[in-house]
Amino acid sequence: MPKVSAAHRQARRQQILDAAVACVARQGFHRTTMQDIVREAGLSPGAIYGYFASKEAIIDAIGADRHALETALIAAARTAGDVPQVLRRLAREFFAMLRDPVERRRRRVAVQIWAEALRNPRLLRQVRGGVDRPRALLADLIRAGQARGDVSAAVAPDAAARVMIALFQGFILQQAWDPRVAVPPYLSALEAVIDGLTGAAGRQPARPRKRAQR
Amino acid sequence: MPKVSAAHRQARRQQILDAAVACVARQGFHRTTMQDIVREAGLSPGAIYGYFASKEAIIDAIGADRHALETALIAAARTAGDVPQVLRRLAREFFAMLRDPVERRRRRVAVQIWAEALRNPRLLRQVRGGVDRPRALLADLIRAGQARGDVSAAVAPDAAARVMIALFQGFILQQAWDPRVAVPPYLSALEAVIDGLTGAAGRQPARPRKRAQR
Amino acid sequence: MPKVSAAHRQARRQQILDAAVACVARQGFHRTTMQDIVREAGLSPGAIYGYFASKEAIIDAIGADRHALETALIAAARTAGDVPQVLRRLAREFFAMLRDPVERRRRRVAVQIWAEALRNPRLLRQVRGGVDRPRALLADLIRAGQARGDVSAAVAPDAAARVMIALFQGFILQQAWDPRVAVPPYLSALEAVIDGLTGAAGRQPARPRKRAQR
Amino acid sequence: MPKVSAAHRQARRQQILDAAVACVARQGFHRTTMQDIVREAGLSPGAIYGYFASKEAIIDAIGADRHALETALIAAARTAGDVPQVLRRLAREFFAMLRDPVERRRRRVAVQIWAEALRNPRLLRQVRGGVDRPRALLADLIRAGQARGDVSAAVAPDAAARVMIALFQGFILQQAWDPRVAVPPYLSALEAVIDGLTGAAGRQPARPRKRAQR
DNA sequence: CATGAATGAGTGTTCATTCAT
DNA sequence: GATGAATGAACACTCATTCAT
Repeated sequence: MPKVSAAHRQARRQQILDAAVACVARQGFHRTTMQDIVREAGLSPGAIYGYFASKEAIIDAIGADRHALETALIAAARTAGDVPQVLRRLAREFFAMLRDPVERRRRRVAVQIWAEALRNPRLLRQVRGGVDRPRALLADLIRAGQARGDVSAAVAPDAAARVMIALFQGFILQQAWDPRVAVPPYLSALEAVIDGLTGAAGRQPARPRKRAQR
Repeated sequence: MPKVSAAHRQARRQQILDAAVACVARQGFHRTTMQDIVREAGLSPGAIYGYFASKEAIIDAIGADRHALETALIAAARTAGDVPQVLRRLAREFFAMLRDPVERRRRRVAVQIWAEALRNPRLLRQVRGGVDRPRALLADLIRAGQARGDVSAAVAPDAAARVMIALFQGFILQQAWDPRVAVPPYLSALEAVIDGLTGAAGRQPARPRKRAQR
Repeated sequence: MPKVSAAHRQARRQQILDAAVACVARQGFHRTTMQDIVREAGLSPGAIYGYFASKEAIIDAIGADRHALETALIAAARTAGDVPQVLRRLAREFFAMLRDPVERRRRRVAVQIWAEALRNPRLLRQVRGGVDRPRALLADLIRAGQARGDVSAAVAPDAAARVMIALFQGFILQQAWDPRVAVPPYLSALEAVIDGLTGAAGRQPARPRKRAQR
Repeated sequence: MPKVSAAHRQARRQQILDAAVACVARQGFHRTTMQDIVREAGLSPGAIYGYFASKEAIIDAIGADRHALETALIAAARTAGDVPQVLRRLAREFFAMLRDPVERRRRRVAVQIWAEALRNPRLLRQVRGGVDRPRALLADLIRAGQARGDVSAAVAPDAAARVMIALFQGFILQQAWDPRVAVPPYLSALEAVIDGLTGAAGRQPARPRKRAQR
């Protein structure tokens, strides 16, 4: 097999990462052996090592890919409208993603990354970036809202941003542990939180939807 | 034939668990070897296996201990007063714990447990219990508040409880990744959330404290 | 198996080294796998690694042991008598060793070390020491002989010492390649060389012994 | 169907061998990977395997080339003159070669071959040939000298020949381990040896040259 | 009961070799 | 012929666990 196109290489790389993500979602990082990934990818050990220098490198790449995905999502977020509206839209968009089973699998991997980041400096950097970037963006949004009078001046923008992010993180954990946890009621409650944080409680009450919930 | 007293056995057991927790906080579950625990505990491999059947059993025990601790905390929570007050008090008590460095170390272990629970059914059961029990308690509290008129009827009790729990979980993650993340601003924002969730926004505005924040 | 005596540890270490030497004599360093050593020693991989940190460490230890042995031999060499006599006695003693089959096996390992030393700095240091120390000793001997008039002043002591050492090294190679190469005729020729080097040719002619030779 | 000329094939073959020799001189046989040779030769793995069936075959070819070179050298040696003169000329010619850095690199490879020959029957045959052929030639020379009265009858021709060869081998080792070892003093001492061996000590003393020596 | 040397299955990784293009 | 991505059998090494002392 002679020299192969960059597209093919990229596809192979993704094939390996997909296999690794599948294994990690199933078994966690450390219970996933290279043999598992080899099997899942339908390749040979040597082939894997042609694309990644080590198992560690695969873990890093999974982290980096996830980080890139999140960065892209945030960058794509439209920020038009008043602040509570924007936050609600962001929330809905994020939670809409969770319906995708592939994305659910990825979330399980994210939880593994969260734990692994405590020991892996490269992952830690990425994970911090995954918090700090959205936090800065949300804080800026809130500050702008305060300047326009959309948001109560009593709100500390950075802390409020952390709260928003924590609400996503916590939900991901809870749903990873129990897939029956439903999005809609949580989303409704989250909208009430947004109102509370922005001081919009009086003007735009959360509309609780009736749905199965655990 | 136990030649040593039950108290001695219990002390030894705790000594092993403490050593294991120290190692796991430092290195995670899978990078922690039995040798590490042996060294940290100042015992021998054989001694460890006299108290725990396997490394897995130690992990389970760490999870169970953590679970017991949380259950005790929740059981101890006084639920007198109106609902927003109770929630605020709960929040303050939980976050007060985070100042203790020992508790911070334990949180790092908790994050490891969260990831491990995705693969370990026994841990999963415990972790779910760690969510479901407080959730039920909080939901009951909210329902009672709604019955008394303390809390807006628009709030879905279970979802609101999940939100509260998520706010703790998210903070623990963020602080585990970056110890500079400060409690007070987050706590203030959290109180605003409580107001939003309970519909108390108009009555008792969050008082943001000025502090260093990251 | 609880704590074991230092003597037992030393014996185990030697058992492993002996096994390794047997394998290396048979297959060379790189064709010898840890499994081979494990099998030969009748131990388990883990046991080996309790005594040596790596395969490299075993190689180094073999080199160090050989070096220690040679150093001991040289230190034991009595230097009484006139220089040609001393050199002849040294030669006879060294070549007498070669009759021992265990020593022959060790020589094969020495040849492996000679090659490996070109790539392994620690072995190189040892191998150089194995040349430099005897060279210095022999050169001193020759210089003393020159002072006493035993040895021709025309001889360069260091170069003559190198020549003597080369004569051993070359014989070891030739006999390693062909075990039929006999010691006695070589030893006789070597004594003629000693006479040539020391300028003693006229006084004490080599007495060639009649023996099978190849 | 050879699409390329025999000359081209021969050149390619040599290119591969040169690359292999460079790698082996640097890293030894076993630390040299086919990838190393591929890189050094600027070819592809497939190309190499078009010329050599295996890595083993390359090693054999290196040994064979070295052997052919030595055979050619010996065949070219003029044997005119009396025996001590011929031996001195041979010695000078051999040692003159060692000044060439390319040849020094080849010597390092030779040491690798010496070790490898203990395990590789094909190399062993070549290496033995590399001893036996010169030994026979030198022994014949000495015998002829004895017939003519140039050489003392007390000398055993074969053993003396082995001694001569050992003197080359030992020097090659010593210089491979320490490139600072100088040729001229060694050559002078070697000439004294020749005199001793041939019984010419009285007639033609070695003229030690003053040179740096280690 | 405690010890810790020993076990051995399993890990991540390498590298000589092949073969589709 | 030449290419180089792919193969997969080994390899060095680890570590949870055991058990003779």
